[in-house]
Amino acid sequence: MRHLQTFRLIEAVARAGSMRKAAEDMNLTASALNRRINGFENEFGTELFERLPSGVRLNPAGELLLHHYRAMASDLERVQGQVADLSGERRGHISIACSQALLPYFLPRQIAEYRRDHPGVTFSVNIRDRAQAEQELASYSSDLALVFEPVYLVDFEVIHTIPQTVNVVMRSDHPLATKPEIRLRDCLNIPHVAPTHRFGVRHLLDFAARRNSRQMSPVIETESFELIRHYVMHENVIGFQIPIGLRTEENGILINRPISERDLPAGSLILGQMRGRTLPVASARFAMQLAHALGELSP
Amino acid sequence: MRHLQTFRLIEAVARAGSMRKAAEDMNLTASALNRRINGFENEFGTELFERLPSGVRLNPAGELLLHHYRAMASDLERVQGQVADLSGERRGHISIACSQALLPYFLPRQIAEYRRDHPGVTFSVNIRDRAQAEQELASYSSDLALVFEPVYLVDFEVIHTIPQTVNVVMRSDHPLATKPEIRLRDCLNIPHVAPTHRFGVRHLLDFAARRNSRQMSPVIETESFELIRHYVMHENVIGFQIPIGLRTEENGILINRPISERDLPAGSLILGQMRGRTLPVASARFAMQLAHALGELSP
DNA sequence: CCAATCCGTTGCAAAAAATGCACCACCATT
DNA sequence: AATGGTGGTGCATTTTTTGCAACGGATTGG
Repeated sequence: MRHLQTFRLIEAVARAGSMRKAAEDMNLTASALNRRINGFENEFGTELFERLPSGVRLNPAGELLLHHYRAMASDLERVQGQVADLSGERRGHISIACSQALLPYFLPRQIAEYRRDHPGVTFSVNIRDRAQAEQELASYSSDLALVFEPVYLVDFEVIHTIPQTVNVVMRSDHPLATKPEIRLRDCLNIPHVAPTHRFGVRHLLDFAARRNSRQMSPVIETESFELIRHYVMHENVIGFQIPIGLRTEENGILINRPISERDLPAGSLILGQMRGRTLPVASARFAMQLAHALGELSP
Repeated sequence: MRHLQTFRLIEAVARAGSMRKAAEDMNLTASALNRRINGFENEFGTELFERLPSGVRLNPAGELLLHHYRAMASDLERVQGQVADLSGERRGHISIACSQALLPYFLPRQIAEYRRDHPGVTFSVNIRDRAQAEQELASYSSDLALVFEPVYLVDFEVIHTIPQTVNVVMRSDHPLATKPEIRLRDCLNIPHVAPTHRFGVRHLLDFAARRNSRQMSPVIETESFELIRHYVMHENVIGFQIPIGLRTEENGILINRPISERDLPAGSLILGQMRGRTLPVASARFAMQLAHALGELSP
């Protein structure tokens, strides 16, 4: 949409922090860009940027305007989706911010199922931790967020939520494998691999340990749950993950057992969107499918 | 805002029903306008208008896009208002759709009070009946609606509501003037002047009369409550109006008495806005003042 | 039934707007 | 003092938009 070009330029300048850099990014001369910005500021009635010796930075008016632009661009996309729907073709793009646990099994299956019915729809799947996910929604970079134990819930509108008990993952020949349920103290007393503090699973573990005057002491601390899953197969240690990130059938050498809810309350896996936003048709439909699938998971 | 020009043209074409007429309205050649429309349709990916031999008409896609434009333009105004607020000056424009009863006393006083504190704010006051008011909000032509007994409530978000008993207005020497409260049958048995069916007052009266197997038989039926108020001073008949459209002090020859609630339930005077819309600062503030004033009126 | 009229659309030249280039003034760091 | 960065400006050039005139088709009025 060409009439939004000026806004795109403003956004680029805000991102780059400098007109010259932004000009390069947008394949323009600095002079042309500068005049467009000045022209728009003049038309709009206010400056949008603070001019610093080191470059420019959005002022509050600019922040306001940029937010307007993002909301508007998102709404225009929604309209385009609706129009595409009118003409029969089911097109669109769905952008999701999600926790790692959703990547191996849940999301691939859900996306495949959706695309079976709507092959014209494309997806962006972005890994975001629980703090980033909300910002992602607020800046309209993602339509949906599916995260475990999100931090702030200001602009976050919950569509669906299910409880998820933290599970221990280990090799089937691990001593703890015989128990149907595992106590927290057992985990803390033996070598364990854990995610870093950014993650909801770790947050719950830390909280529960502290309540028992203990603390986690992982032999490996990592941002990758994939690494955890694979590492416990090499060394006979335990790892942690929520059920949705694990295969339900126990056919391999990797097994999982829930941590007793007496020690560790279940966390929440939450599907949400930007508060008050009307989602594009495709995203709204996919959100409903996800909500339904989550509902099946914990009846 | 120059980047919205194309949308303004689209709107003009939709309104005029013909490119040539729209071109004249917008001070353009038909050819230039035509090419802009075609260009945009091409860029947007779909036609927006049906081409008929007699001119053009919006197709569903066009309707959708036009609605997007209106919402967006309204949001941009809101942003401009906020920006103006940032720089200290309190500017803005407030547009209200209201019932006639608000015109003589209530609204003038409220607007004057508001403008005393915010002289930079201007107003549009449009008389709309209860059916039109909601459309007015939906097309972003008005920020607020203050109407008696509105019809449809789909896109209507209620901000505040107060009950209003229908009153009889008459000269102080009218036979009924001695009673503190008036029964409906008394009204129907004597000559009366009434508003047309479009108005909430009449709707309530008709409904109540029908319930008693009676019907209204006005000697004058009019769309103007002002005429009603003035006519009853010339001929000794009764008229109808809600309290907010009447002076509370009974110093003149015109007096008013409520109709018994046994015969006629009180109607609702409702202050509302477009559902889900974020109002410009000035409008939101004025809405709060109105809500407060209405609250004082019926404690 | 034909002429007049109105419709959207198109070719082409003129007008207007946006852009690129070279350059300025300014500031911070070297 | 020199260098490298910033935003801003005058001017020629390119790109885009516009106005004029004309065309083909459909409706309307006599």
